[in-house]
Amino acid sequence: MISLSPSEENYLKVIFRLTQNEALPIGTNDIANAIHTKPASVSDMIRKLAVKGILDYKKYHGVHLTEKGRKTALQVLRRGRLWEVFLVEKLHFQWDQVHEVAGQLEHVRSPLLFRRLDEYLGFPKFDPHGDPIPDESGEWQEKPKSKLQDMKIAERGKIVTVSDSSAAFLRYLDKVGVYIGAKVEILDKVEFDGSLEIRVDESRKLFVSKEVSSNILVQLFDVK
Amino acid sequence: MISLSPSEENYLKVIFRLTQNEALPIGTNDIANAIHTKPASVSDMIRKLAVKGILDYKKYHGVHLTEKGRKTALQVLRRGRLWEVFLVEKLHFQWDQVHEVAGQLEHVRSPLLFRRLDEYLGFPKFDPHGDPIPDESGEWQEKPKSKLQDMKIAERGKIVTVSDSSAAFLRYLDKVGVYIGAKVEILDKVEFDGSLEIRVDESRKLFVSKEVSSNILVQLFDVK
DNA sequence: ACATTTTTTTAGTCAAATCTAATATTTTTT
DNA sequence: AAAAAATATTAGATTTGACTAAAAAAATGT
Ligand SMILES: [Mn+2]
Ligand SMILES: [Mn+2]
Ligand SMILES: [Mn+2]
Ligand SMILES: [Mn+2]
Repeated sequence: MISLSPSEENYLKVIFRLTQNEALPIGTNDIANAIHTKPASVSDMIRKLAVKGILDYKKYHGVHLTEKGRKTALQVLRRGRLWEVFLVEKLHFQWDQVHEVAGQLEHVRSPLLFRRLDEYLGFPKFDPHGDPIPDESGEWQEKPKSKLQDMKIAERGKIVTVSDSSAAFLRYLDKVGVYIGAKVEILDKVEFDGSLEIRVDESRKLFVSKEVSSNILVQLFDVK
Repeated sequence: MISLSPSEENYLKVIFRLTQNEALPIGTNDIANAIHTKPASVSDMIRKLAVKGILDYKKYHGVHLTEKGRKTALQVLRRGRLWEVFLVEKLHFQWDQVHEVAGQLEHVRSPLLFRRLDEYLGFPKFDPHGDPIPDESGEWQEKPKSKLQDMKIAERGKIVTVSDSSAAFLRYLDKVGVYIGAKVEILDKVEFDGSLEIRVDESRKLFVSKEVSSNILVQLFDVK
C-alpha cells in the first residue's frame, strides 16, 4: 500500500483534473500554475510520483496516470468532496467557501472516518459543485447533462460541453466570456424567440439566443 | 499572528499537558516519549519554539510556557476536542477510537470552521473523555468532582484526585492498579457495608471498601 | 531552414523536521 | 569530593518539498 504525502496528493489531484478534460496535453506550467508552485518543482515531483508508480513519465513528453494513480486520485477526490458536502449541508458554508478547508481535510487519513462520514451524509453522489463523489472502489455516477435552453428560471448549473464545436461558435463563446466550467443561472426566458437572460459566474449578466443555448450542455445543481 | 506547523502544535500540546499535571519538572525524555521522537529532536524543537516566543527556555533547565504559548496550546486543544465530540456524537466512534483522527484534524486551520463546528455541536463544554473544551478566548469550565462512593450503578467516570494522600493509601491504590486518570464504572453497590464493585479501564473488576471509595474523587462522564 | 521564443529539465541552495553519535551538563552514588 | 549514571545538547547527516538560475529540448515564426 503506497502512502502519499499531502503535497503529493495535491499534485496527483491536479494532474488528474487537468488530464480529465483531455483535449490538450498538460505541461509543467499548467500544473505549477494550478498548484501555486514553480515548473522546476513540478519536474521534481513528477519524477518522484513516477518512481512510486503513480504515473508514467518520459522527459519532455508529459505524464500519464497509471491505473494505480487514477484510483488513488479518485480516493483523494472522494475525501475532499465528502468534506465539501459536510461543510455545506451541516455547517452551512457557502459553496464558494469550502475549497480552502476541504483542501486541508482531504488529507486526513482514516478509512473508518470516511466510511462513517459518507453514511452520516446519506451517501451523497455529488458534491456542492455538482461534481461526482467516487465510492470506495472508485466508481461514480455521471450527472445527467441537459441543454441550457431547457433550464427553468432560477435554476443553476455548470457548463460541461458544447454540442457545436465549430470555430465560429467557440469564438463567440470566448468573446462573451462563456466557457466550460462556468456557472450559469437562468434569470429570464423570452417566450417570443426562446432567448435567455443568464448570469455567468455569479456576476455578469448576458443574453443568449435560442441557437446558442441549444448547443450548450449543462449539469444542474441540486436544488438545495 | 504566529502560525505553528502541525509538528510544532503537537509539541506544544504535549508540553502543555505535561506541565499541567504534576509540579515535577518535565524533561526532553518525557516529551520525546510522548510524541514518539528522540530527545535530540526535542531539544531542536524547543529552541525553535523559544525563538517564536511560545516558551521560555534555559539550556539544561527545562521549559516554561509563556502566556502566548498557553493561549495557543488551548486553541489546539479546543480544535482537537471539538473534533472528538463530532466523531463520537455524530459519527458514532468509540471514545477510544478518536485520538488518532482528532490528532490529524486538530491541525486544520480555519476560524470559521471551528466556530461553525462548535455551534453545530451545541457548544459542548467537555470532550468525550470528560476533558474541558476551551472557548475561543481560552476559558474553560472545570468539571465538578464527586466521590467515587457517591456514583450510581452503571455510571462511568475518570479518577482525578485522592483526598487521602497517605503513603499507605497510595501504596494500596498502586497495588490494586488504581491510578489518577483511570476510567471507572460502577458495577454494583453493597447496601450492607457501602462497598463497591467497580470496573477499571474497561477491563479489570475490583471490590473497594467504603473507606477507600470515599477518598477517591472522580469526574463523571456525560451520560451520552 | 534557421533563429527566436517557450517549455522543461537539471544543478545547486535552503528550510523544516527528523535521526545517530558524540559531547556537555546535571544528578546520583559511592 | 570524585566517579558513575542519567539527562540534555550539539554536530553532522538525511529526507522532503520548495526555490532560482542555467542548460536543454521543443515549438513557433519568418
Ligand atoms: Mn489539498
Ligand atoms: Mn467541489
Ligand atoms: Mn496532532
Ligand atoms: Mn479527549
